[in-house]
Amino acid sequence: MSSKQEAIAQYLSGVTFFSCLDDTERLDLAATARETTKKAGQALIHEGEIPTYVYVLKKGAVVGFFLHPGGKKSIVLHYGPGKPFAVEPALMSCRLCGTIEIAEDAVVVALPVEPIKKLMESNNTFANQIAKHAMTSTIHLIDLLKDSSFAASARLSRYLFRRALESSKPRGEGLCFDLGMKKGMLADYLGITPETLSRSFSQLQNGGIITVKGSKIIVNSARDLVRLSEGFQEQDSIT
Amino acid sequence: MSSKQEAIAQYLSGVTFFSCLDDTERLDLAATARETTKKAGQALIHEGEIPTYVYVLKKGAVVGFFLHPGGKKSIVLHYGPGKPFAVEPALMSCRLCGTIEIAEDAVVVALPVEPIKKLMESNNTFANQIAKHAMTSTIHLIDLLKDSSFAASARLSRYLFRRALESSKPRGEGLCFDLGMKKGMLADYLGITPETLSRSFSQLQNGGIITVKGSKIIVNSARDLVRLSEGFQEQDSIT
DNA sequence: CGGGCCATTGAGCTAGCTCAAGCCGCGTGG
DNA sequence: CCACGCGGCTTGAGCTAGCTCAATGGCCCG
Repeated sequence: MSSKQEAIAQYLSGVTFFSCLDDTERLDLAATARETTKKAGQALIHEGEIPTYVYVLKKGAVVGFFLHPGGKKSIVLHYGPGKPFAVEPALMSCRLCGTIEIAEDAVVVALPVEPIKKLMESNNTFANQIAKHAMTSTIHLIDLLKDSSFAASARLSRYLFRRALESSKPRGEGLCFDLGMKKGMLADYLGITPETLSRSFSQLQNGGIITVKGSKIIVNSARDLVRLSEGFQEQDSIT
Repeated sequence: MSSKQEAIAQYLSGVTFFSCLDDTERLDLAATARETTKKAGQALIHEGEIPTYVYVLKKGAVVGFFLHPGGKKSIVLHYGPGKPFAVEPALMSCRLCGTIEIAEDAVVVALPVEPIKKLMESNNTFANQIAKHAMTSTIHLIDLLKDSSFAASARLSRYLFRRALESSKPRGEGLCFDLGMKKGMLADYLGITPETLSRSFSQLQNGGIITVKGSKIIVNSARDLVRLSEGFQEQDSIT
């Protein structure tokens, strides 16, 4: 039994997805796993491939995107460490309809499909875990679909509101938090261009709803932010 | 034991989702079920509610949509008979982020969540079935997300191409099939306006790629249809 | 002090939306 | 048999959000 195998098993025990396996199952699974390091920009799975592994990151980040003719990417999925990905297409033997690429230098653990399928059949708790994972993805995707049906400024408002809820500190009258990424990144994440993002920010700031200082955001009126994030226009202050 | 209960159990046995239950389990589940008829236009679950039932249609159709201020609906999901819906939010006790509404007069079977959760824990095959269902939804949603990132005419081409593959008959040089719905419906389904749909049809017809005769479509050049459905513009015949 | 890298700002352009007419086919009543 | 009306498609004419392209303005770091 290699120490590498044990290290992987050890890591897997900390990942919710695999937490319900017992030690033996986890060690067996780890024995079939492969750990690799990948550089940012490398493609992990190409469009149209059927993934033969389920992946988890130990470190780094990956994105899933669709490539349009002309080279434009629309990024739809972001995964950080501890979040398994490619689960559904791998288990369902289904072609990937986009590409998965390393976004930041990453340590990738690849787990072959077959042992996982067997575990699903033999371990009911694990099967339930997988079901839960897939259902969470579904809900997340519907959210995403909803988000993308909103206008750019509403999408930004939604994002800011969520962030304000989860990670802000009171600051004077308002709530203050740090974007934690470059605005260009955020634009990507929201699926809009940096220019549009910048304009949306100015709009919110001119309306007095937020104050932008570099990457620090102060939310002055969470109330208005919610209104906007529901897709109402600012001047809809009638009734 | 009522005959109604047996009728529902009988029906459920024909639904893939429940096919792996044994007769006793199915009867028990049917005992808790409620069958109702609903008129088109009625809302079944409102935005923000946590569904307490998993639903299957015996008849009719439902749609899931997001409501935007101004009353515009964007329809994202369509379910016909035999397809369970509201599964994920119900089992995960999660607020619905859109509204589910009856699209055509329907007979709805509602199954309370608790017994289903219990079955997932006691019946491993069923747990796997749920996982499979959820993973299929995930894959479907990603497809949808991809579709919606394409331009209107590409989206139409994708749709026509799929339909041509699955339900067409050779006809002269090309493949012929019937839309099977009004063009207004199709526009809704594709998430575009009837006007844009009409213009896209004319475009394809002028390009000689398809011939439209009422609701009959003849695909003259499947090759070009694929090219377009990948998002390439027609005049991209350079290279 | 100069050189990058973001971010912002301005100026077009385009796809798809809305609004408003026409048009076609079909059922209904005279 | 024809006139009428109605629903659904098509067509035309603007309008708008968000894109691209290009120029400018900080800001940080050597």
